[in-house]
Amino acid sequence: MLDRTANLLGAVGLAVADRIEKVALDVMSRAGETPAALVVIGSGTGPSNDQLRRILDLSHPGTVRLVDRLEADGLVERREGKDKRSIALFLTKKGYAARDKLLAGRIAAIGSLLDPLDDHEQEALAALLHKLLAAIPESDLDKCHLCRMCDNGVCTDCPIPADFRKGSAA
Amino acid sequence: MLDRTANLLGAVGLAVADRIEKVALDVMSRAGETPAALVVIGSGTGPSNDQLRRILDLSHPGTVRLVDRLEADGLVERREGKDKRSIALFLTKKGYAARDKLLAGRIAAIGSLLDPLDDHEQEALAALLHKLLAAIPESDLDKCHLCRMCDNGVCTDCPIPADFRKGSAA
DNA sequence: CTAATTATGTGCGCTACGCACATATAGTCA
DNA sequence: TGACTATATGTGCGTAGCGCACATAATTAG
Repeated sequence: MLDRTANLLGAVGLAVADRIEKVALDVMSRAGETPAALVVIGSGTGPSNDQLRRILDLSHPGTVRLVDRLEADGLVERREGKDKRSIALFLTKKGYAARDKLLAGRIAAIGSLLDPLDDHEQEALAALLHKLLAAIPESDLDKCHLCRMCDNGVCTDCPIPADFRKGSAA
Repeated sequence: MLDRTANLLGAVGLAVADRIEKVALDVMSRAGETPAALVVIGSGTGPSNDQLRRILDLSHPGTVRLVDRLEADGLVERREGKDKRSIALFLTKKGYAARDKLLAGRIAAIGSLLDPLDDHEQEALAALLHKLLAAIPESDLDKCHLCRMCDNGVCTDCPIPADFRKGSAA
């Protein structure tokens, strides 16, 4: 019954996504890819608009407006990039605080779903999920997209290359 | 490392939600709760606007406009409800076809994520997910919300009471 | 030194949604 | 019965998030 497993995973995925969205609305009153942008920018070292766009899989104008929103909220600063045409995105203090709250809330919300499982079951689940995740991404960009909401401080063996996280993403 | 498990589940949940959204855009060019509405209406026997609203967890006006969209797309019909004030929502033939395509595409998309796991691992995952899911919902409405995108033809032991699916939801 | 490429930003429209309000029907209580 | 509340749907209007077409500045290629 492989389809049954897929259906169960679909239900859990929906529950997880619902909870993440609620936390984001609570913490920063934003939806869509805006919360993920906060996480991505905070985990890099001054990514450009275009790098952010590719990770989030948004259109270019959509990303510009997204950064506008984060800037208006006082969470992100646009600084000069290496080129005079490009920009470098950095979180403000407020931005880092919001990011911390967002990631902590996300872990707490998802963690509450795991309560019915005992420690042994949670480890078994983690092993299965890790195997599943490791097989998904085909490119470095896919990896960044997949883990755009991940908490680096918690994810000890995430299949994302470290250099990518440092803003060297294409 | 419970937090690590939560983070992995968060990444998988995001991947699942992304894939479901893409399938919905492919099949019916709609996003948000509109695809879920198609599934819910098709699994009930003429639910009202208000019943739909509660299952989807939308505002009342949002649900009215959502049904407007489905009607404009030729997927849903508004018929007379028991009361002269209420309506009963039914799928058209085109609506049922779209629903079938949507659910099949959803199962296929999620199923492809499960490919790296062998049969034994998939069964182990299903058992864990089922235990996790069974503990989530607190009310019948929660159950309906949780499984608003579920494929009844595939979910043999979903924790949703059958009478709820028949439109008797409060 | 022009031409193509790269990177950002704008004008405009659309989808999905919520709030406040309007309207019609059903039930309740004097 | 009549008024008053609750229920159910629909509208006017605004907002968030996003994409397409276009505009502009800087860099690179020839």
